[in-house]
Amino acid sequence: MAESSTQVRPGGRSAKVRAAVHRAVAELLAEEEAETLTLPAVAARAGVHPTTLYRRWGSTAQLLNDVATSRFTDDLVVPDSGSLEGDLQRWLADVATDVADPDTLALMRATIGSGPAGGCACVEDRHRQLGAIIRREQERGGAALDVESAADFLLGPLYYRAVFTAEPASADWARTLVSTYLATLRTS
Amino acid sequence: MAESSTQVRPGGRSAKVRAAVHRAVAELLAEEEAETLTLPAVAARAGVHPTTLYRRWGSTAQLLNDVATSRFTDDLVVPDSGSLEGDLQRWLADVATDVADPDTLALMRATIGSGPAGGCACVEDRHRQLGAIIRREQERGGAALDVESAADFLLGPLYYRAVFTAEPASADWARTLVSTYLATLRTS
DNA sequence: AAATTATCGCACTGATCGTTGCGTTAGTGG
DNA sequence: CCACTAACGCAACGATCAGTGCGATAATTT
Repeated sequence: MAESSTQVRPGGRSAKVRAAVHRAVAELLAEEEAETLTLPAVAARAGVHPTTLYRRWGSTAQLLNDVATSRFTDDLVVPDSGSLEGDLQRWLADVATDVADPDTLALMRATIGSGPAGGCACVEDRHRQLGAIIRREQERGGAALDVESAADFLLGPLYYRAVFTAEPASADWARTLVSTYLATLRTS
Repeated sequence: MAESSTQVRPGGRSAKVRAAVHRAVAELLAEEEAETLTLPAVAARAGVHPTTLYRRWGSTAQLLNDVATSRFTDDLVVPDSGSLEGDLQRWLADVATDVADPDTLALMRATIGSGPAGGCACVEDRHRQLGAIIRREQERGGAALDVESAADFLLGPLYYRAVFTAEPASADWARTLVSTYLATLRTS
């Protein structure tokens, strides 16, 4: 058989270290400026030797990307309320309350600055969730919405407010966003 | 008279240094990763001693903020086409072509990561411009739009696409964005 | 249970960052 | 033209970062 050259070993200790490092990143990002997020600082907070971070992640950008992907994947259950509007409203309200958390927002902003230009770990899973909701509506016999267009009009205003402005994006506002978006689709 | 304690001196040399540093930041941000943007690196590219940067700006965050504010203020002329839809379409198309530039986008992303949470130098002037367009429509006798709401539905999808996704936001797409937004207002 | 080896801790080193004191250059006002 | 001083260049210094070799620990397989 063709054996893999490097055999991964995600056993107890590695998982513990990984969890401690992720928690340390979240804590430091919540209380300090993003500038001070260096690998030695994270290591000191996590109670881990700095060498481990240099070996496993290499740079703060890759570490932030890892933290963001594991933080923003499978964090929201896609609801099934029976109707498209209900599904979208519950889901977008959950997204709104999620990004309203200062810690989550700090992680998003840091990931934007460090991540690769184009495509951010913060929104990949959101698009998947939105696609699942739309696909279910299609299976119900409803209209076939475009995922990208829906993301533009639903996630666009929400993330814009969260990232660029200082105003909070409440769950109620997210629900009205869904209503006006669906109304626009009916009239056109 | 009450004299100012520190007398500013924006003469030829300071302006030259400032311009060279700003240009160096733009160049490094366009070709390197945002991680490598340190004050010594900027100083070397600008042909200026690092001490000058430490004294005048202090940190990369403040330098980026300074570059962003001078880059995104008074960069777009607010058009006057006679109608609200024409004004918005021309203005948002200009904004779209602006953020479609990779260098501009890199500066935006770096500023988001380094800037203070809430309120970004990238959008402050955009809101002023949008407010001017809306105010002019009011003086014509037209409807009184809410600036924040208009920013949500116009700048929101545009900036969301630019920052979070890899897809380009074309000027044509920006124009259709304005049309659908105004159509939504008429039906409601 | 023993062997294998991925992973981590430790000590050490070179490189770069951030800061300070001091002399020089060059705008600004008299 | 001359005095004044803001702004810059220079050199030196700690502090911290980034990386490497080696031994110890513990997860995994036989």
